[in-house]
Amino acid sequence: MTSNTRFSMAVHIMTTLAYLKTKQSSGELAKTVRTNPVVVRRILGDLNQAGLIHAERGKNGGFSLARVASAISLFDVYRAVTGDEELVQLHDNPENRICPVSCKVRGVLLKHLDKAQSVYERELEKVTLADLEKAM
Amino acid sequence: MTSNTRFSMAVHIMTTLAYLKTKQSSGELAKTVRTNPVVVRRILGDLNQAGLIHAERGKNGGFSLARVASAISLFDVYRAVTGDEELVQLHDNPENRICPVSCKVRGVLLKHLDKAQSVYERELEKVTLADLEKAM
DNA sequence: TTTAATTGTAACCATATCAGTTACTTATAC
DNA sequence: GTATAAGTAACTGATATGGTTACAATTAAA
Repeated sequence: MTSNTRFSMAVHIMTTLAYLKTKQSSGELAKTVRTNPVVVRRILGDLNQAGLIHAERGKNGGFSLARVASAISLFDVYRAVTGDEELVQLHDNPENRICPVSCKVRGVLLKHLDKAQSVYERELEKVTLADLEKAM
Repeated sequence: MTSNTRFSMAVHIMTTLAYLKTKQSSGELAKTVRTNPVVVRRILGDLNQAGLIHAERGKNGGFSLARVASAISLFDVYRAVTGDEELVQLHDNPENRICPVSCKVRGVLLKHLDKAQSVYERELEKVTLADLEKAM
């Protein structure tokens, strides 16, 4: 993949906030993730929009968790940074009208993929930032 | 998306083979998927290497299922076209040695993602090409 | 034995996405 | 007022992808 590593960065960032417990700037967080502060702020922007963190602007600004670590799951973080995107995408070539498989396979496959995606998400829901923080 | 649609194309192709039951050329398959024969042959190459189909070269050549449809699962197809790649990738920035979170979060997160990936795969394993074919 | 059809590949292209970077605006504490 | 930090837009380079063209290798059939 041109793989999407924003989720794992987001988890890293959130775990750091849970572990240190004090307000952190994007520059400080960028050092632990070893990337650019702007990259961190972009991810924090998604997390903020999802209500998972609290962002303070201006001098002495920074970021902190909006809820206790035990009330934020990996699924919360996942949804915040990936939006509605599915783990596995369907191809979107137009149907071939004279082929019944072409016409129906998308819908049927989608149903099964949705089920699999759902069990994946339920699994992420079981893990909280408190679990990760305890393992540090 | 630059997203990987090879899996859904592969499922489409395999379901067509299950449905029509007769040998199909890459050109014929390409019409139902509405793409280029070379794209289809690339995917069929993976499926062939995984032993899921039988490829015949030369005049009157083509592709057919290597096993009965009820013995090929969505997981078989998934593994054939995606190799070992995980659904969600970890970022690979180097650790920050003085930060305990940076040093440990990857391993802990990986453990949970592997578990989630596993339940996803078990879900795909429950569905066979026979199930899809029956729904056409 | 020739011809036509078909797989198997290599090479290339256009497009899309992503992480990273620079630079600037806005907001806030001191 | 000044310094600090978030927010954001714009650009870049790297990488992956689907699609395309071209051609070699293989095989059935004429």
